[in-house]
Amino acid sequence: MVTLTLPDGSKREYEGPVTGAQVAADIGPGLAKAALAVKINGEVCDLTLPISEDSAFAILTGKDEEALDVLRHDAAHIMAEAVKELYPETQVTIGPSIENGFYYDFARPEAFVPEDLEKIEKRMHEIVQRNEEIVREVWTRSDAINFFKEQGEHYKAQIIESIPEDQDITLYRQGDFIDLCRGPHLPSTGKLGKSFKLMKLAGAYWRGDSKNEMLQRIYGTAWADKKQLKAYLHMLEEAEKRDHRRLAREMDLFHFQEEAPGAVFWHAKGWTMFQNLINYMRKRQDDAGYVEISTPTVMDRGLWEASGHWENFRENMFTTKTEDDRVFALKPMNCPGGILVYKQGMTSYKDLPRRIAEFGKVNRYEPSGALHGIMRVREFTQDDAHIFCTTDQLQEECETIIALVMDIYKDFGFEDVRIKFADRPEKRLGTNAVWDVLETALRGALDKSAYPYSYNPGEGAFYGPKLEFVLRDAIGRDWQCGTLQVDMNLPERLDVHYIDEAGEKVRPVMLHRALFGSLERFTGILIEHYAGRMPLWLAPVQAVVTTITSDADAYAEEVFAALKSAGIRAELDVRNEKINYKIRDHSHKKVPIILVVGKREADEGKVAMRRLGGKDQEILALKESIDILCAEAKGPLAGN
RNA sequence: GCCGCCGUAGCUCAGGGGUAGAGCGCACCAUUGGUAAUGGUGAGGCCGUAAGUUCGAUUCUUACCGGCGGCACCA
Repeated sequence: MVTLTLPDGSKREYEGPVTGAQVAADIGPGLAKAALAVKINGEVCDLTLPISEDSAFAILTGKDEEALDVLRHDAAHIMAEAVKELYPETQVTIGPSIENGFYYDFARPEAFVPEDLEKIEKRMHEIVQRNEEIVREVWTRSDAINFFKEQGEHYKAQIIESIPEDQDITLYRQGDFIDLCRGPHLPSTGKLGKSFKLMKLAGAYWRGDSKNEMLQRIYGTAWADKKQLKAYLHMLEEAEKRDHRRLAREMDLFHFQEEAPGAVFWHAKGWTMFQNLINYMRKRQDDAGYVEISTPTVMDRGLWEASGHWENFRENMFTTKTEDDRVFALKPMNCPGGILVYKQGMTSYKDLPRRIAEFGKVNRYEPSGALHGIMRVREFTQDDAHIFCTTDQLQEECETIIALVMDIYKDFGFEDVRIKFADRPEKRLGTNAVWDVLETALRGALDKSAYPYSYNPGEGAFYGPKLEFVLRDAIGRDWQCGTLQVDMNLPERLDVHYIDEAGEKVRPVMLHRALFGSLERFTGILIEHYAGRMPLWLAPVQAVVTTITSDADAYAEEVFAALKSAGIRAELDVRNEKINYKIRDHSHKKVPIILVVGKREADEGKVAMRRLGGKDQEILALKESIDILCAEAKGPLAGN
């Protein structure tokens, strides 16, 4: 007797072993059709797997994310089958399900071209039509290796060789196609249905290692029904509309050009946003007990050798040689400069912690393929700071910074922030004993902060472990923004000290932290986050004054002047165009407030205030409208 | 850096071995219109750069530069 307990607590009893498919059919034909997989004692399994013990049991359909996972994995297999049928010389490697879809990596001498995707997709539909049964088989290790080697599938053979000895080797057979796979899978190819689409071609390294050969990856998306697929494709279109590169053009924020790959040409409007962010951070840092400095961009090679950058960061550094053969480097980080400022004069233990901030522009030679709009550039500005403190103060300083960064992100509407803890990398300075101290302190502060975090082994900076604060952008990409690093190595290398109570020289600990991280990247994330519709305090142009007819020009000038003198970033538009045209124009440019004035407003000393995207307008006395704008324009610093 | 794709007017894009076209934008003229496109006229291009093939290259080939999508790398 097998007793299955369903999610609603009801029980079903069977004489002997039973499959999920049978149970679904018993419950109803609709469910039998919709069933994609089952969950037995919390584990997702094949519908065809015989269940012979009492279990917690659930049927998964297209509504369950876990079933979609199975479906997408099947889509990957079906794509591989299609590719093998069309291009038999191709070797298949790995093909997992991913968020929203799947991919499969292929090894093939010729490159796939975009037209191939259409053919493959067509063949996939045929395979779905054939409704091939998908059968799970357990093979011996040697049989499986020999089989794949005979088939010329050397990557598969290699994967099997790396599977731990104690694990079963399972293969899934569908039609003539057999693939190594852990499963689970759908019972037949027909279950995939029609709601999938191949999306793009890309290169990917075998086993994710750039030392290995490059494979050809095909990405696809797959869903339980047409509606889901359509919604996803629509979401992609919407995401594209808020791409910061596109909005930057429409809003006249910045541009790039060949003469300076990976470096931003800020236009006046973009620069206003950038400066607004700096002003905001300057205020927050001032409140938090920081001072602000500025250090040179170009500094002698000797400094970088002393700091360890020459040894550990050389490939990312721009260097320059002057007429007298002296070698300089453009700073890729602000820390050595900050340390040199700290070292001027004597620091007493009474002065610690010393919190020294710098909006430092750094240059890093990033790999060309990494560049991405304003999010990933070769020249960027960090809201950097270096905090020198005693070991006793270390953990508390870390806690304060974690609290500060989270509070700052909240001001921009980012509530969902992921924290990653990264420890010692292979290429590093200092002894293991020092790293032990640093990692313990940083982790301690993190634990105390009670924010959940994930572990990023071996990803620390070369001088110390770090926390990374990660925000997710509109298109679902994750961006590392803030970072907090603790460091005893650079103070050692550059001989930093303070004088303790006994009058002895003591080595301080150093914290490196950036909260926005890169001002450039943070600006980009905000543009996408707000889809260009910046909150008033950040908007480059806060209000446009415009006229219905030229009768109101003189009054519009008055309104404009009043706004300017109240500190509002305003523009005046008295072009001889229809009001519809002007509204549309400024709406496209994402101006938050349009103040329309006609003869009526001019006569009565009023304005018609219209908000971006709004349907109607409010008629207000000029003074009142200015009060509203001024109050709103203060932004999150309003309380100060 | 690696794989694939792309580079034509300010923007979005069409075209194609005989030195180019649209829409939007811009300028000018007319129009003074109450909340997301008024009409007309006109100016704008060394067809990314360099070599090669050719009588002739923006078009074909190659290399380089830059961009896009991934991978790898990272704030």
